[in-house]
Amino acid sequence: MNKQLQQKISSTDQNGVSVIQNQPHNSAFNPAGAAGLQQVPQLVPVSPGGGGKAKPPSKMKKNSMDKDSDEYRQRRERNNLAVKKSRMRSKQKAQDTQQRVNELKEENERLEAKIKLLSKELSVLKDLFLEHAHNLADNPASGGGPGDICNNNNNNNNNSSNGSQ
Amino acid sequence: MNKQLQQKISSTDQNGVSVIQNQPHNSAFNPAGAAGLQQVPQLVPVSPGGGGKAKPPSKMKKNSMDKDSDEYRQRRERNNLAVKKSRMRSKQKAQDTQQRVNELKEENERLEAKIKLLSKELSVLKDLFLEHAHNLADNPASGGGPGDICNNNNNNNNNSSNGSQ
DNA sequence: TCAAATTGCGCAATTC
DNA sequence: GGAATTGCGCAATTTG
Repeated sequence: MNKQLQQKISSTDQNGVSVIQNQPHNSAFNPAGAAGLQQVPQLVPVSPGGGGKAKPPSKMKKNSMDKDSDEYRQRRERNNLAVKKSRMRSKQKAQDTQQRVNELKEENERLEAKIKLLSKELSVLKDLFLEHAHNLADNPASGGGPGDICNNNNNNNNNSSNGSQ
Repeated sequence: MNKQLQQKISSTDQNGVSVIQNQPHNSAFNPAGAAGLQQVPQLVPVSPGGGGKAKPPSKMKKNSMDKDSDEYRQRRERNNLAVKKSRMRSKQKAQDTQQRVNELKEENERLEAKIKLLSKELSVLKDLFLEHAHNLADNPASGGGPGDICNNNNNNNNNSSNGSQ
């Protein structure tokens, strides 16, 4: 009780000469490297008359489901192509995402470095102010003490805000 | 476009009757809701005698290649499992990567905000500094001799160097 | 309703 | 020899 075992002959050598001899009037499709194997479902997922329910099966798709059909073959080809395309895209996207991660990581480092710098700068300035304030408090009349605000300032010479990117 | 993957029931339940009638002595394998289709290679990919070289074909692997073989079936099952696993991992990884992107983006925003804050703070301090310098210049009495030093540094309003690499 | 796009799955070749 | 990857085709669904 075999369904319908059709013998398919396909030779695939390394040269890529994959000849699929399946149905009599196969379209001239031959997508590049075509794999050398055939896959056949072999079983019908749902039996139309199986359940107790009566289904209005006015037209089963089995019509084009005929493996020997030309239409079937064409649909398969198209789908195979679509699948390929979709998968390519998927992979591309994954790669892009990975790259995005790398870029973001780099940028993060840059930003952190900048923060560090700014923090330091700020710290220095604050210290200067504090010192100056103390000087004023201790000795309001005199200026130019060792810790004067104007003294060390050249220590932190740097660049200020800069719109990155 | 929704990208979230939804893990649903495997199709072909409730239709239910996926009968796999393939090999006589199928092992008791039944990997979770077995798919309802069979795929049969049906053809030998490479003909041993394809190349010019003579190959000692003492034992072709076809031995275990016998579809009816128990070993073959077991190998297939194992591989199917491995494939499933591998693909699951792959997807998981992709998801993780995507999430990483999101996290990094968030962190980036945070960092930028911080930079903005620091910059502003710095700006304020510098302004104060400038003001002080002007005070000293306009009113030397309050300050000591070396008030000029202050002037030295407050040039930085206009930065000349950029730190970006 | 149909066609493209996605998705799950199995097979086989290859890699490790 | 066996697990892990990878490319590919099939079929069921989803999407437009």
